[in-house]
Amino acid sequence: MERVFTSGDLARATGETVRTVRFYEEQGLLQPVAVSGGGHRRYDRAALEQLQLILDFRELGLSIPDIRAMLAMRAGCRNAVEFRQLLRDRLPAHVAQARNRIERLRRLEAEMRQALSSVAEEVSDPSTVPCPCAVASRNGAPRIVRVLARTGECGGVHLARSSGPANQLPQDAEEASRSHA
Amino acid sequence: MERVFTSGDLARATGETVRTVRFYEEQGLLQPVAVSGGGHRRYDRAALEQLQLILDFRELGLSIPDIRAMLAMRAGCRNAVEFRQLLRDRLPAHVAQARNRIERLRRLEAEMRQALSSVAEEVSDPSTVPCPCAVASRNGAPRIVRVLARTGECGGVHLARSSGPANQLPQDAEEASRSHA
DNA sequence: TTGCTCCTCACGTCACGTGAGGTGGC
DNA sequence: TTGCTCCTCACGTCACGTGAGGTGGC
Repeated sequence: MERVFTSGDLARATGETVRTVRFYEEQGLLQPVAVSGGGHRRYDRAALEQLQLILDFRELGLSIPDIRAMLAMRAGCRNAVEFRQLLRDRLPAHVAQARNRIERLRRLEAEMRQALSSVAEEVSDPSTVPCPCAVASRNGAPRIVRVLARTGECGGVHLARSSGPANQLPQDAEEASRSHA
Repeated sequence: MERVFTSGDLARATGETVRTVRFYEEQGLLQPVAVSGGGHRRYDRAALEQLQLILDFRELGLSIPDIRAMLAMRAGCRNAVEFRQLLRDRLPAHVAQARNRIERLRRLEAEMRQALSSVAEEVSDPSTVPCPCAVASRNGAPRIVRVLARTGECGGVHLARSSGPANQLPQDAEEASRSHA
């Protein structure tokens, strides 16, 4: 009735590797409900749930010792009042941590989407195909476009002239200006 | 006029270590605008912007080679049309990656907040202070509460009885029931 | 019985951390 | 001139990855 899982089942269910499941067991974060004679582990649904929580905590940025401390919370208190108090002591910091990560990722996502729409409305005239630097020097270009368009061998040399060889360092200033005459 | 930064300035501005800044330079992700005789590096505002982008990409989950490939995009194309095409080829996958992380973190944040409010309305009567297991077995308890309340030495033994020693393994079933009589 | 999965070492790797010991620069 | 910051090795660490070689279980 109660479904059991192998370590491979846990790995497939979470998109991780068997090695990761084993590693978490080595680290004391996860225990099989049973181990057969040959060392084959069996897990129950509670273990799968626990593994998913561990992986969410990892995504949040918690270290293995941090997660171990979370999972050991229950062992540190003798009744539900103490347990509740520990939750109220520790969870708010992690909530804040999640908020910070979300905000940062939201900003980056917005920036990438803005970059896509900003380059979409660009260079509609095929007769003018300037150096990528020109894309960066447009005012209002998102940071990601500014940084990516100016990186590489160009090094800012062409920011005013919008030109330049892309795959090799210019030998000197003369060659740099000749290459886009 | 144009402000310059030391590696320590970059570290402080981003909340990272000087070692991390140096590591990114070793990996070819960041170049100082000048290096003094004694090896002291100087960076400009563009380098700071680039470092911030690198760190955002790291938070997104990109590896060093991934980021290197992004920063080398410009070197792979000779004009703005090619550059735009590369952006349109590569950015959407990272946008999706950001969305996935955000969604997962949002779920975890909601779960943690729900856990806090769920334990707040619990055990209002101080005469009934059951085993933490009781908190987990309440129906509607969020996953994080279920997992955390059942982990540890309890091992599900007390799920029906709601009792048990928290800091040591019960020697046998008799001791386990005695310890909470 | 045949594969496919799982096992145990054990070394490798990625992204930095952490001193040790010395020098540079406002 | 005095500190504080920055420098270069170079080894350490954390969270797994990656074979090698062998066994278990529906």
